[in-house]
Amino acid sequence: MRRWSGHCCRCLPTWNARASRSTATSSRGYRQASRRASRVSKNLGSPRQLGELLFDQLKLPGGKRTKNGQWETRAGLLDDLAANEELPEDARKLINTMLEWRQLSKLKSTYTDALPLHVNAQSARIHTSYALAATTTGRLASTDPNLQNIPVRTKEGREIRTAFIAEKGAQLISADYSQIELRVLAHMADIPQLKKAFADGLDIHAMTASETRRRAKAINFGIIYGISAFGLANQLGISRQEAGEYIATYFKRFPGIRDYMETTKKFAHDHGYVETVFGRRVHYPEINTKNPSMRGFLERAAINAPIQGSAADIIRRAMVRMPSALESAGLAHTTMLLQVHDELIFEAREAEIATALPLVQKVMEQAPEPIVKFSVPIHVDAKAASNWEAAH
DNA sequence: CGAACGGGCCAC
DNA sequence: AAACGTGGCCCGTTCG
Repeated sequence: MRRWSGHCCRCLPTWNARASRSTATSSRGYRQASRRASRVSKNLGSPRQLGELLFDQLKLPGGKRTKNGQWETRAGLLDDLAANEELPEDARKLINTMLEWRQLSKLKSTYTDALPLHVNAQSARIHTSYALAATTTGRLASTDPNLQNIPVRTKEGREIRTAFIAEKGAQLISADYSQIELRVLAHMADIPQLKKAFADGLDIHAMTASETRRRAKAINFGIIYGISAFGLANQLGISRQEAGEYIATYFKRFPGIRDYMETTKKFAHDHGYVETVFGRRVHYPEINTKNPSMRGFLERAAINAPIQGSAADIIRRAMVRMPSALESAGLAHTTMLLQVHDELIFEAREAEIATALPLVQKVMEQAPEPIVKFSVPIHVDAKAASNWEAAH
């Protein structure tokens, strides 16, 4: 039984039809037009055909194959290709056009076209379903539609967020845990330098910075995910050796993290499970497999699970307490709408916003108590605005 | 025709 | 051998 049967989440704000109306050409139309205009007859929307054009016909350098023998055409790879000044201008231009087309067609097909089809006729809102026991770590999963992956990274993507609006006379509140997984790590692994940094309100990403903020962030996340020099090198486009030096520097700066990861790994091998900070178990019965790649994969998952799982426990505790907390505070017109892993979204009548903001912040920040007293501060940022993009 | 799968990519 | 964790959805392709 994967799905929590019966109910969807509470209502989502109304979909803003104005913002969601698309004026773009249909993808089919675009492809037909580009096929006519091209000397080679290809559907470049198909990764296979794009790969064949770039690497079989045009013989561009740097081609890699996927495990099934297809040419890889990931954005990261195409980025590198287009950056190569040795390549013919028209090839680079084609690649950049394809990257742009990929980005826009992704947004159109997955969000702009699809989301309006989910608007409920009665409520005039989009309702998602949350699966409560679908992930190994204890996170929720959102489906039909997934409202936990609404774009935010790019300017064009954020346009989609602006379409999630509050009722007239109300606003949306977005309240999100600040760097919750790094704080969980600092607490669970008991890293003095990391705990002090959070206690002092320092910017961890800036602190990690051996070079740029982008690299610092990648390392911080990499640590949580069970990093390897290879993976970090891949992501940052640096040499394996350089990546290895970053990791070594990180481990030196925060002594105890490497030990913690090794201890967690050993615990997983000895017991076949790991635990969140609240004692909830995440089982890895196959972790002692002799298959090296599977073993490595399970080890990284087992290192990540207590961190990701503890953060999932914390926000669940906040969610369980939230309705009664709102009611006790007399906030009858403030409603919890959505959960996005480290963020809760509410709709609140304007008259209630000033009270709701500090209340939801408090419930979220105190969620570990009284079971666990965190040795680092848990911090929540909360903000109200008329649409999701502005509130975030 | 639908199911299953791979590739790709959106989020945290 | 793979190489950074957790998910879900879309498209193209293949298969029955």
